[in-house]
Amino acid sequence: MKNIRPKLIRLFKVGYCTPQIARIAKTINEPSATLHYNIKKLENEGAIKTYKAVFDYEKIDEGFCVYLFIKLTAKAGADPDQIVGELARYEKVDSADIIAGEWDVVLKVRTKNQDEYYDVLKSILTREGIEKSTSVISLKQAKTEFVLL
Amino acid sequence: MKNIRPKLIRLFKVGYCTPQIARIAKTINEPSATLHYNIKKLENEGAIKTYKAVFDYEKIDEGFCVYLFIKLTAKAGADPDQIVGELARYEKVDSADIIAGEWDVVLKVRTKNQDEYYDVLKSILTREGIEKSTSVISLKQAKTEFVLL
DNA sequence: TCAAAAATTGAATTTTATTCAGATAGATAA
DNA sequence: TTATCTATCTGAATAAAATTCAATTTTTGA
Repeated sequence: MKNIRPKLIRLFKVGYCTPQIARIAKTINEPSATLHYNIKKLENEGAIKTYKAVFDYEKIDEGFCVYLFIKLTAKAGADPDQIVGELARYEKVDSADIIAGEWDVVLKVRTKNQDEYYDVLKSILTREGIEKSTSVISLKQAKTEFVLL
Repeated sequence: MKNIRPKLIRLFKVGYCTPQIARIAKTINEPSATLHYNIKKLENEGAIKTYKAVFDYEKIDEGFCVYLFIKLTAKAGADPDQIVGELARYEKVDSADIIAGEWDVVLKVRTKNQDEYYDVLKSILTREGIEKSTSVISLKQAKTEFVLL
């Protein structure tokens, strides 16, 4: 057994998919060549970043989802963009935003369970530049990435 | 001019894409038939919900992104699942979660600008079952849907 | 240890994306 | 208005890719 599954999941999380022109052609009743032209245009403009899969995260061992709010230390020379850029690179971080208001950053973190979340949280909170945080657990997801669940 | 662009965007937000087996085959050096078998298995298990596009939201007129926190009215007979299910169906709602803590629901909303967001907010807040809300604006996005920006 | 089920694979087939050149529509400027 | 340029559209040919299938190997469970 080659256990290709985890490799597929890793690739599909960020890309390795492509438009189904023939299916779109049937759906909106336009010629494939016309759709091809318009799709390439969207890609070349940079309007489309990638094509990827959306998962039932329970089924790929990422059923535990938390919104992690972070307050950065106000310190001369510290660059919030850089810190968030680094946090965004964590494998288990689904999304990373700099936000207005009481907190500076919100991360959406997906892990298998609470234990695994605690590991991620520890590794984030022990970094330089982080003052405090609060974790808001998602109890139920009705929609993600524009896809109804 | 047929203006196919908005139709493409609408379709690509939820699906109409498919795996690039040939590219994956080259990347991880496995036979296409083997990958095909493993991918179909993931799909049949329901582990993969759909294949879709990720956008540069600025470029498709959805550059304004807000996390909208909602507190539901505590009322006998009111079903949070149903309310959230309905909110999730809004076109401009990217994600919808029921959460633990001070607030009951968080929506990620993407609109063209603040004016358009205000329209969405009004239409949500005038619904039954909503007690109060707070809007947290995303100032900068470093990652969405596991895709670095 | 052995039978059944699951997973792998090369080759054939079917389907799909891509290319391209001609046509059409839209925009621009005189 | 009309001429000219550019962008968009499209059918048909080509190239590339997904899918199927039957044979093989591996894994599972009794």
